[in-house]
Amino acid sequence: MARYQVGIQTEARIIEATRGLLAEGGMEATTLKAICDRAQVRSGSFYNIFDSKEDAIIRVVRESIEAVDPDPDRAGTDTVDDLVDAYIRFFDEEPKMARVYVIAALAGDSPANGARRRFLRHHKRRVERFADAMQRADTSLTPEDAGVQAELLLGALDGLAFRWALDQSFDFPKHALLAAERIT
Amino acid sequence: MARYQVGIQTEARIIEATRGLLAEGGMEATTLKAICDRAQVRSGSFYNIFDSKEDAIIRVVRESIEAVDPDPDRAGTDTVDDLVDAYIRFFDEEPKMARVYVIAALAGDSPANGARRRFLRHHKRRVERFADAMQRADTSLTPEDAGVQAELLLGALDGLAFRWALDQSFDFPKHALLAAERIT
DNA sequence: ACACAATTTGAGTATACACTCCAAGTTGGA
DNA sequence: TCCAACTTGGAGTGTATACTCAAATTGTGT
Repeated sequence: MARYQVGIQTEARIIEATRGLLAEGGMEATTLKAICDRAQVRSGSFYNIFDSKEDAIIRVVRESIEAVDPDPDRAGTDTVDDLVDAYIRFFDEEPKMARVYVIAALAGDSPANGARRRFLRHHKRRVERFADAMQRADTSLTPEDAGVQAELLLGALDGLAFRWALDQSFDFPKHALLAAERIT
Repeated sequence: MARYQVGIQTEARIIEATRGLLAEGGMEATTLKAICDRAQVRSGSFYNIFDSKEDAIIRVVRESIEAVDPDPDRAGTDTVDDLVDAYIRFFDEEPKMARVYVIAALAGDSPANGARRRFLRHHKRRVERFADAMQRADTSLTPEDAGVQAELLLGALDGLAFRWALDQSFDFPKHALLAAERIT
């Protein structure tokens, strides 16, 4: 039999609660009790839908990582500016998800370790994407140089994003744009 | 009465065990049991010396943050190159401490939250230091521009350091030097 | 060698956590 | 309307954690 509407809504409430807790307090704050309290659900319901707490966290983290992707279809036509804009827009439009994205990569817990590997894999794909765009813009660039330059730019963007996660009064878009200007 | 030698040695063993665990496995791996096992000490001895686990962690983190400082005496004569070199050298010479430095800033646990505030405070001081050095090198630079530029460079360095903490095969010194070349 | 403070021991406490179980309630297709 | 599948409540389980304490042992100045 198909799933009931009420169950689907419960699942959505749990996901939303998990995202909020992760964004606001990181892994530390994201206990089962906190998730259930915020989602107005008892632990039995949680485990009726998810196999483990880690499951719910991974779902949220995966969503946040996918949300940063400017070109999920791999058209391969995006410019460096497009990619940088997408990165900046993500922090502007989805600050909660963006915080999860940063925190997930940083946390030391075992669920987040999975998230960490995921982050690294995603990072490497993104470096390739940036490098490709850089080569398209400047055909005299060697693949090696493009790779290094892409690591530089993404490193700077990640560092500034991390700075923002630490202190949200930091003007991330402004600094990110300046970094992109210098590293291209 | 003064402290006994044996007590001082025990304290040193505990600190060293804590640093190793933090560097290798982050907050997650740094349990009281793990610390005591590695330091060959029973929990009673631990609490004879430290008021709490957090105390020991804070000590280690503080040390690691101070270790990155190129000019503890605030002579104010260091160049941007000096500051960048000190940052890079720290990762080269004290990778274990460097990992603690990065992890401490990132972890979400409550002891590390203290470490996080500490990291941010330290970061702001360092931005000022970089900005001063930049103005000394280029007197036409306005204080605002120097501040922004310092945030850019430190953001890039932190981002690349974070990248290294995630994957230690990453060539941090090379990328850090390139970032410093472009952002000055 | 003595006194006594510093240190160590290790079993014990309290607490928080993720997770289980199943009886009772609800949903929605036939 | 019926009823099987789905969902829920909430007490309960097992485990890991940080931390305590009183008694035993060890180190050090005299």
